[in-house]
Amino acid sequence: MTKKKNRRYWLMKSEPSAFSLEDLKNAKNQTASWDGVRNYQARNLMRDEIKAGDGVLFYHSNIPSPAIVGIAEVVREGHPDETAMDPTSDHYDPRASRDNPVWYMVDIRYKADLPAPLTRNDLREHPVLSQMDVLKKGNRLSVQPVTQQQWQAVMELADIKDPLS
DNA sequence: GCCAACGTTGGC
DNA sequence: GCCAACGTTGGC
Repeated sequence: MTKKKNRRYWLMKSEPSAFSLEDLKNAKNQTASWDGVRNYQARNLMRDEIKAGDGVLFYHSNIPSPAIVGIAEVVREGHPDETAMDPTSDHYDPRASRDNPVWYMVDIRYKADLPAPLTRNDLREHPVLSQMDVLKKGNRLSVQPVTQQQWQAVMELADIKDPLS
């Protein structure tokens, strides 16, 4: 794939007990919908900002050593999260309907594991990555923006070639 | 397990 | 519209 103009970058956070990079790798077509997000800020990003071709840093949270563990690519922009319309789903929202989906999700595809996880300490020690939103205290956004400089710094620190370029 | 930070709810 | 109470997130 040639270099895509205007590609943007994101960090997506997940508890591996709920959905891990391994789960994404094992999914059909190594692709999954980022469903169940019930936060308006994250919803707005997925509905309005995140586009196919964008890069994703996959982050594992709520474990002894939280870390960026892999790379994914957005393959489908925001579309209605149907789990909100499913009464049997944990993420059911009675307000959601076909006419008013309320919640949106994007689809991402597995691209690569990092050779080794980049822990919060690894990030903190790096002049560029120490500015990442994910390190900021109290940040609970499950989808957050990453700058191109930060993306490149992750590739360098992980010592891998950008799997999207 | 603790607890700080945050988002949401609901009474007024 | 305010704000206290509550539930959740997530690092440590």
